[in-house]
Amino acid sequence: MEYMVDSNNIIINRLCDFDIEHILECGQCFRFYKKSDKDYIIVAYDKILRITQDKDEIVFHNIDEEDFNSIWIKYFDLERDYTSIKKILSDKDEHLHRAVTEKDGIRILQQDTWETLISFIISQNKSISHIKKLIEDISKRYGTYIGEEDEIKFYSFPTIEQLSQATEQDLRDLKVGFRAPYIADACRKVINDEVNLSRLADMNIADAKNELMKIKGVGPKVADCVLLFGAKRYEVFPTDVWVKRIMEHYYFENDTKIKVIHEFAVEHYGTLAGFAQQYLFYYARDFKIGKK
DNA sequence: GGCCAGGCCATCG
DNA sequence: CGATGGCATGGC
Repeated sequence: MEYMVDSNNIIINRLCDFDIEHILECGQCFRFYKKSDKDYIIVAYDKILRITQDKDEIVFHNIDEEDFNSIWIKYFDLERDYTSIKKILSDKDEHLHRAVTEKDGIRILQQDTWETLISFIISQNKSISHIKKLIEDISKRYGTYIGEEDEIKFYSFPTIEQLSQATEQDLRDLKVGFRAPYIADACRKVINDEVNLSRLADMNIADAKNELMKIKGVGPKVADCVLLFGAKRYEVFPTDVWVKRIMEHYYFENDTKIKVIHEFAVEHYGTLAGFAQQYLFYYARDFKIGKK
């Protein structure tokens, strides 16, 4: 990865297949704040990062080379060749071609598994803006203060040990509603090693999914999201209402079962199903494809 | 005020 | 099994 160091900033020129707006707004992550167009603050891995983009020049503000190399190259998946992925997907069919062309700057972030697990447990039956607020409140209450930016105090996402301090009632007080016992069960099973998050990346994909679904409140869709966004398992295809809508619109009739759609996608997109899903999801949501 | 939000669980036939 | 409510809360 070629980059320049300029005072406290790290600058990458001519990076293709990278659009910071697409990456952050496509629904895969929740801890980011838009300052203005292509100017964001991100909280991840106990760090605060301000990132700006002007066409193909990307600036990582106030970070050292060590963090850049050890955290942010992986986080932004900078070593993956998205041009090839996009070409393969575009050649599959015209629908995917359109989604990939429209949302050409998406990258799948490599996020922390634990944070992804709790985030997507929270995500069920919630709008993205509210998911963001709940995760923020949980971090403020149980995470660690990590610094200030624009006079806003930022807190890391709580560790397993930190979040395990919360009782079910504590969680209800944070307005997570019926998800409180789900989060509590995730804490319990992960801290007792009944569910092992560190092995998800290497397990057989069906086993990995079942491992996550041992947790109450984790079904097929949440498990797929954790595997894709938090465990680098790109062969999954999280099938939610938006993906169902766009798939019905392009490939099926209305009222097709999620199971049928899911099986088709895993077969049709293969090892790139996760990437395909994210282009389709963001495209569908942004243009309200298939929404009645 | 009703409806829906990146679903899942419990309960029923 | 497959289908159907119910679920906490907030925004529109």
